[in-house]
Amino acid sequence: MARGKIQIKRIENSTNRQVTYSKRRNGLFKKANELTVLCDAKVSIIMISSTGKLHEYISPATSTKQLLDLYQNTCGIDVWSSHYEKMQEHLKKLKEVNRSLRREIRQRMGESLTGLSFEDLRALVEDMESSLKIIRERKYKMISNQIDTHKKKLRNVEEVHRSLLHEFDGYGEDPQYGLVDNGGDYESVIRYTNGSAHGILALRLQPNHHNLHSGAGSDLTTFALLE
Amino acid sequence: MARGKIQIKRIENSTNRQVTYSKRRNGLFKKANELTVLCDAKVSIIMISSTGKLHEYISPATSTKQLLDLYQNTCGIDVWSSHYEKMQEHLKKLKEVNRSLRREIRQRMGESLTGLSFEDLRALVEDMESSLKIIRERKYKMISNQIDTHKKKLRNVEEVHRSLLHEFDGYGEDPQYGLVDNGGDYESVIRYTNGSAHGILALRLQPNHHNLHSGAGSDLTTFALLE
DNA sequence: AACTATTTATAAGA
DNA sequence: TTCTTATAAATAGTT
Repeated sequence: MARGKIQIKRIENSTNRQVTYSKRRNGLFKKANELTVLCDAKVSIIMISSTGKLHEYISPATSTKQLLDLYQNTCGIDVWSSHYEKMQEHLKKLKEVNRSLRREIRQRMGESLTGLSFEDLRALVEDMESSLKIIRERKYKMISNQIDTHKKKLRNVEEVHRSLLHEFDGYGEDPQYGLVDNGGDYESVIRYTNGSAHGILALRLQPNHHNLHSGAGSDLTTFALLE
Repeated sequence: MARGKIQIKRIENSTNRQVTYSKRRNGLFKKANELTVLCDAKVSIIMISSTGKLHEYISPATSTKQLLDLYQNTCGIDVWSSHYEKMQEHLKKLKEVNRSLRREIRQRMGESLTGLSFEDLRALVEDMESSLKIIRERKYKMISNQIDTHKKKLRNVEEVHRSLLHEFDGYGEDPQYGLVDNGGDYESVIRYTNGSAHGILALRLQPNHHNLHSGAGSDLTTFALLE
């Protein structure tokens, strides 16, 4: 526009292009600012040069975000709402699913039963009965496994105890540690663990005060089985 | 910039302001386009006039969204991610809640029980037993209500039937419609409905073929009680 | 970055 | 709105 007209087409000389970019960018921003002031308008300019540099103009007392929100609302053109709306939809669906899951749980807890037909109730009861059966089975299996484990540990302790006594016997020492010392306790525990798992399961073995040298069973001093 | 210099300050005359806005907007967009072509840059201009009208320029082969994405990435300034990230977080939380709700239901259905302690199982069984009790009660209440209703309807039908027969009696007509005609059926039904609600509940009354003149009970011709 | 000849943009009027 | 045109502003090419 000065010292000769130019063609409006890409400037091939890179340096030249950069210089022109810089000059015209300033011109554009200046014009934008004049427009902003003269006409009381809001303007946002975002530009990226061929070298990837970013520059922006935003009219005073305005934020880019604010303007883009306006842009979206006014124009209806979606800028990011393809993502946004999908998310919103997803959110809505999840909430819905969530609500129905909660309702199902409440029903399984005996709440919110209004609205269920007799058939619904019947099916629910049937389902819950079979579920309960499975859970009970698992519970019983669990307790019986525990009991088995404890029985094995007990047997181990007994054995160690016996061999210990035997050792003492071999030495012919003062029998202040008698054979029947805690025998009764073990017996009663074994009877318990052989019985049904119903009723009060809280049984606590007395700590055995024998000072075991080392090794197997030494971790079993106090032992609680609580239901 | 012609026919006299102007001050860069808000144009108070509204018409004038509009005109200037329009002219300068075109100028700005033209400059932006030249910049785009000459310098191989990407430009987005969004502007809102004092009257709220929105105009935009976007360089060819570019979308506003694309440019704004770049803007966001390059500049680090977040344009919409305040919304976006909140949503994402919300989504994540909902998914988490969802997962745990599903797990709870699965456990209440006797699945996914690994990971539950004995105490958990015991509590679950106890909870389910009490829930089941409530639901059963509701079921029984529902069926007994239904039965009561049906009994009332039956009584009504019987009454109508009796009065009908009485009428016939009064006329001294041919007693081809005997008193004991369907009596047995009613009896059996009443016996059923008095009994427990267990077992096969599907009972179907035979349609009563008496042509009732009008009024009460006339809607009760066929009547099924299906479990 | 500064200069300046020239082109372009545009204010005011029609 | 659009056209006209005198003039202000922008800027291409040069230093």
